[in-house]
Amino acid sequence: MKINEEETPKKNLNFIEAIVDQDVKEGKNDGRVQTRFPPEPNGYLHIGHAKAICLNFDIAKRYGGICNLRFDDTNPVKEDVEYVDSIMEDIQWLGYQWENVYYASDYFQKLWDLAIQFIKKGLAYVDEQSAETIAKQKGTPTVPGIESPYRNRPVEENLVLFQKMTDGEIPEGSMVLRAKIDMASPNMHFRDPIMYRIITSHPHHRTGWQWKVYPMYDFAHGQCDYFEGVTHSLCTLEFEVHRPLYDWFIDQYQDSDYRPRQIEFNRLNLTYTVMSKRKLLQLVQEKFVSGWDDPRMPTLCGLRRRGFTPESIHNFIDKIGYTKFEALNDIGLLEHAARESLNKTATRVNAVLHPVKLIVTNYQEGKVEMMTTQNNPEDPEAGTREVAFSRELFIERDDFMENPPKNYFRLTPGQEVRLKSAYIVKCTGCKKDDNGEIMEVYCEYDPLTKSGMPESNRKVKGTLHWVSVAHCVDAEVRLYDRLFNVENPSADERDFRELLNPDSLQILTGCKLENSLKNVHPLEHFQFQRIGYFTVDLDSTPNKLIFNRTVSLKDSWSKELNK
RNA sequence: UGUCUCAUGGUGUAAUGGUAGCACGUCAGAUUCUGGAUCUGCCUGUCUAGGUUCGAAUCCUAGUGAGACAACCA
Repeated sequence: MKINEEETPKKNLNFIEAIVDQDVKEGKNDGRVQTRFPPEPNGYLHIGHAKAICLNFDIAKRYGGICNLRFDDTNPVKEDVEYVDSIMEDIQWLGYQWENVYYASDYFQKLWDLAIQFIKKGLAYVDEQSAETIAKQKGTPTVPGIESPYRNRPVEENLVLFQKMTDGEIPEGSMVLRAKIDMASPNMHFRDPIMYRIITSHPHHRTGWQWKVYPMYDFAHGQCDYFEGVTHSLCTLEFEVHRPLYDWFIDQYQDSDYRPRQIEFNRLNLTYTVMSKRKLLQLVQEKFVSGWDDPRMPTLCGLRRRGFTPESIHNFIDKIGYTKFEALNDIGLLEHAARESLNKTATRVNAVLHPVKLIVTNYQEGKVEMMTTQNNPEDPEAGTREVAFSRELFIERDDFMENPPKNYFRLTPGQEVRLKSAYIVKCTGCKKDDNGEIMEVYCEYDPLTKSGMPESNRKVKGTLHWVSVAHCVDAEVRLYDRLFNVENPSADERDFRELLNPDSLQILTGCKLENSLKNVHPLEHFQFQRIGYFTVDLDSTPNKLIFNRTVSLKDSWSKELNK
């Protein structure tokens, strides 16, 4: 077995990698490493799933093993092909390719045969009590359960009844197959867990109406791992209590030493958002967001539409790590990872979100100069482009103040600023309407200070972005903020819908963008200079440009203002 | 009055009995044709009490606190 160490030469192993490392060194499973990502196709993948995806695929890669995709599709009531497709798309977007696609439904016959074997061995019985009765008899974590009156039914009778369940002769909900283990077990999962239930009302997205009985997750999941030869079964902390049950099921019939080794790690929690599929579904269904891919959602399709790169997701997940401590991760770290990724790659462009006219009064009317500007100062290879400069420009409204606070480096009467890639200008005044609203700002340029000329090295404190009135294009810009107002919505007693941030989406129209942005494609990334990182929305067209703010640039001026 | 798991700066995570480190964040400074980026420096931590040991974040015991488990969900 060759260990692929090149990528992470000195990195400390996380506790899971350390276990796998040890197993490989000891020659367990002949040094073979096989993992899997096992989603249920009942919702869209979110950033928490990405954490599991990266772990499973990266570990397989590191040890020259394989990682499969397996859909745990044992509940036809909730599942749909729509989700199968989106799950595959999102995994590939992250840059991973599975070795095989499997479905728990591939094993329905095998699992059913096993169930028969369990019945014959006296390890399973058909219970015909109601769900409520069964739940009551379970007891509580501190009070032992009581046994079902059907628990000691003869094997023959169980066989006949289970066959009838299978043949669709028994109404949904009226009988289940239960494992006969221990109603007094301190582990609730051992109190005669249900192995099979009847579902006749819904077709399965793959097997149609073929099956009338479906295995429960606990009976299916661990054994699917076992059937497939999974060596390391990585899952989140809440399945810790299930592990002994998975082992018990396999113990009842296995004859080799091989057993998937389950290792649990902490799930990903993010501040100011929710991660539960149920709540995310509610946000979509109740129209609090525009859909699963709303840029405010922590779903992978939402993050993608917001403008996060796969690299930013990987960087973030590397930073948070894998432990057994249930942590709450600062969403600021995800934003940092996005800036880190986009800073290296995003083309710098000029976009004025809240425009106000700036007239260069001593600049010749009708004259147009093409100014050369860098596409990305972080990446010389990105080259340069030309932007048009003229007498009438748009600048940001808050880049001019008549009576500025201390340390204001922008336009104010008498003060000089640099217009990025163009001239140094001196503010001479402004025109206001009857309400005192600024209509136009005036300045004079110094012809000797054009970018690249010797005089241009003169020190001025502020540099402003701008677009030429005659050479710009209108766009809609959507500014996104955190979805929730409280740091940890899941820990709040109030209904999570009351905690939503009403200002999580702000739509700006009439924004002025430099002409080079006329022909952009959805999901292209840009940095609007001095503002933030933006991506072209999926609904953007050449006739109606729409940009989404991924994340703002760090802003030390707003900090200064808050002092 | 159960079983299982966890506890290191504000947050997340390393240190595998031998100098408590890293990242984010904060604050300060340098630099800058983005108040961005970059660079430098500062800040803040081993839950408590015993024990083992030359030496404990690490091992043991007991507390304290937190989480998971009682769906015909996964």
